[in-house]
Amino acid sequence: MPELPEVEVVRAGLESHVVGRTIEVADVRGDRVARRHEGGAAALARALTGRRLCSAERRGKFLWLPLDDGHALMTHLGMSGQMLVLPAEEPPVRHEHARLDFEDEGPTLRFADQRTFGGWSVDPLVPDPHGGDHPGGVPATATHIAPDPFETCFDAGAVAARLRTRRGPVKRAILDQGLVSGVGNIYADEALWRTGVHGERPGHSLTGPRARALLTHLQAVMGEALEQGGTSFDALYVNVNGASGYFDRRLAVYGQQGRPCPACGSTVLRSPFDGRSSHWCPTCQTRPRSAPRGVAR
DNA sequence: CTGTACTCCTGGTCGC
DNA sequence: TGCGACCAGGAGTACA
Repeated sequence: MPELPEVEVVRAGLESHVVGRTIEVADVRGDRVARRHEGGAAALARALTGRRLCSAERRGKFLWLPLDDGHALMTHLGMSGQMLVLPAEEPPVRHEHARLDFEDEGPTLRFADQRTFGGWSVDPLVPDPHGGDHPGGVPATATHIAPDPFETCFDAGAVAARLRTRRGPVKRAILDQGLVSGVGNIYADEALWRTGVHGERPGHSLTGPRARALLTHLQAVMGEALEQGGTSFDALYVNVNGASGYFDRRLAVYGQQGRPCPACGSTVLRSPFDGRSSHWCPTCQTRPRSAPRGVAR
């Protein structure tokens, strides 16, 4: 499941393999992949045909390729989306929903997505409301997305302060892409563990330094993951399997239920959270005094 | 404004 | 061996 580090690997791959090239043919198969695009698949293909890809930009898990007409090809990988650079003669891969062929006859770009939570659209670029690192603007559909911890405009003090006004669980707050973007279930659990904070603690129960530490750990764990993911490329193949990859063996708690906590040796637990799972150490991360949910099994 | 429930989707796994 | 139930979960949407 691609989170910020995995999406950044994809962005860098697109930057080196498709930026600067002009689309000759856009093939969009099915309206599902284009469901965020006004007019559906046919309109999306028309909006891409003949356009040049000017750069590859990212905010959190949102990825976009500005075009030469004031719009951008906006993408989200969802749970299982892959952007693959493949030779033109390569047959469609499984779950391939869209394909770009370029005027230079070089390698093609394919979008494959097993679970179809991801998608493509062409959106107008508008000024960045967060005053961030995107002088060319951001897609109109992403203006509600907060800067991620790697952006120069990321204001850790302000985000920590907002975190401390939330009455809900702190994990839900750091998964809120409108507060801080790029964080998914894996890195949320890892950062909470590193901070020694249980995800069900209310945001407002964190001290200022603790909230700041959580943001620092978020950036650190995603930065380390990015270093591990940087090698999953080769010239013609963009590997975008965020669930695997080299960082897996570094995970302290995510998916490690039943195994010893790397810090204290206690058994790592998994418990339901928001219809999903949280992974945590019962010694390093104490639950709030009055847990809003049932005890872990 | 904050918070919560629901929805979309496919493939792998598990229990019977 | 088959089959149904369940699980993985990002983010938009509706609604309180």
